[in-house]
Amino acid sequence: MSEKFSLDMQEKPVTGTQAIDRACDLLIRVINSEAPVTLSELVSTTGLAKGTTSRILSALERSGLLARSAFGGFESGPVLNQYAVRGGAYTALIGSLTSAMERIADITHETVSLAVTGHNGIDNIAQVEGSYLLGSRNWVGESVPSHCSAAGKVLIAFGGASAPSTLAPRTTETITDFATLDAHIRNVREVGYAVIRNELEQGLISVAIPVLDASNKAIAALSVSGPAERITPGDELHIAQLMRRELNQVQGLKQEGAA
Amino acid sequence: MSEKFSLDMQEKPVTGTQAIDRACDLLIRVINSEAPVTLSELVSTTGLAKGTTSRILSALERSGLLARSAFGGFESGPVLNQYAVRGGAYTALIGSLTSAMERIADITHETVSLAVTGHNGIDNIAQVEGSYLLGSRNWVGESVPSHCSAAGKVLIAFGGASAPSTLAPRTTETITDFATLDAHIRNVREVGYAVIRNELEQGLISVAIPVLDASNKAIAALSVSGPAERITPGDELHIAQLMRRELNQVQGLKQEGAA
DNA sequence: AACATAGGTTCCAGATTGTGAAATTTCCTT
DNA sequence: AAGGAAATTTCACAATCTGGAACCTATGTT
Repeated sequence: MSEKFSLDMQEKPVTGTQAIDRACDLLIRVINSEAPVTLSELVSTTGLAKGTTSRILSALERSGLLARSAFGGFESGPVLNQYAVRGGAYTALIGSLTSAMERIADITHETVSLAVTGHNGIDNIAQVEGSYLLGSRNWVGESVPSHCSAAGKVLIAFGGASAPSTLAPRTTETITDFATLDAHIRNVREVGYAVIRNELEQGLISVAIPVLDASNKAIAALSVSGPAERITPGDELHIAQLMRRELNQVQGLKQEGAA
Repeated sequence: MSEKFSLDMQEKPVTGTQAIDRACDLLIRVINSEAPVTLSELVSTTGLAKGTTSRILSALERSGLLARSAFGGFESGPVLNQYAVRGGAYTALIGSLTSAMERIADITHETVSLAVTGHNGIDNIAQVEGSYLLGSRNWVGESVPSHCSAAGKVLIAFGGASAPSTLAPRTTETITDFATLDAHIRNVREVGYAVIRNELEQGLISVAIPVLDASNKAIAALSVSGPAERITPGDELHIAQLMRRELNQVQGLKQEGAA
């Protein structure tokens, strides 16, 4: 569950923030839940005392981070909703890349995705559908592990993410040892793009390139995904080059990354 | 039964959440700030001890709610950004009303807004521009007081908001005593729509109707705004009726309000 | 109508937990 | 290299949070 590095598994103490840690946990549980969550549900899933949970939730409600839904239960509050309406921190990035993504989708007919390093893996933050029916599922808002996604690999290779502490297999072809992954990453750094073939899901191919900031650190990853039947090994380089070409035409990217 | 906006200014005790209140305050300061905020800035604006502030911010960072920007300073973290990308809680509401708002803007040529009750006043969450040049400013993400906005008045009248504790004047025509406001609100409840003329800003006219849920409680307010030269007192009723007509054609609203 | 149940809030004594001044470390500037 | 600003960690102390139980207050049941 941790996103720490692989080797130094030393237990950090982390003391002096019990109440805040609990509050954050509750807050995140509520905002990541589809439907409003009741106090009792939170009590049973977290194992906290009823009184404690009620007190913390009331504090979060008082601050406007959470709110009580009309039908009972807690949901995200006005402060967070207002933040979301304003667009969050990724707006500028998504805005500047959308047209490039659309052109790439137009040419390849495949789904184009934009991903960044998240709290627990790689987060997909934008997506443009290709014209094929097969393969077009919207995964904006979902996370994938960094070691078995093309976006994750480029983000690792270009300093934008670190490998998970355990390399959990998703398929029989998922890389599960650090030596192999390390070699892969080294190669990605050399060629400038990453590919996964069946490593995340059987039949899913994805090619990704990094979106770099002024200091050549990856701030995001652009990727094209589709089924193995359509994206052959011979296509990979062409797709990477196409993405690179389109990305180079985006103005003001370097500045935005730095800002 | 008219709600009491009276002076029950009971000082609440609110005890047992000092650390959480401080954490919420810091979190909100960071996410409502344009640029990343440094520890020292937060120390001086909040008056908290340096060590305490550092510890709390680290906890918020650990949970993924905040993150450290590459250039130092804190900004919103992956958990919140992912939440924002997913669209927040108002997505369904905005999505179901956008086409109606566009039709209203088409007919009136004026700016159409959607607002909900926020943590500190009335929050504008969506806006469709009219065709006139004058009057089209985007105020999505901003808040206005409930007693001097048309949206605020309908939300108060239909149980979706309460009047502020103090009626701060914005112009010479702002309602500043509770008796007058109460009479106004009563009238709004009767006729079903609210109007402000110069009460928020000189020359600004706004007409609003409530968006009701299954139990006839206002969950949002739809409004048309423009300059006094174009929206005459005689237009108000027509605009309200137009909005009501368009709103009635929106499918599935009642359910969404309840959900 | 009276009762029963579930879900939520408040109370309170007690010690775990958070506090903040100062020391330490980190990192940038001169 | 040295100096300095900014951030983190340390530590003794007591203020703060905790959690069980009592107390509400709706909703459903006999």
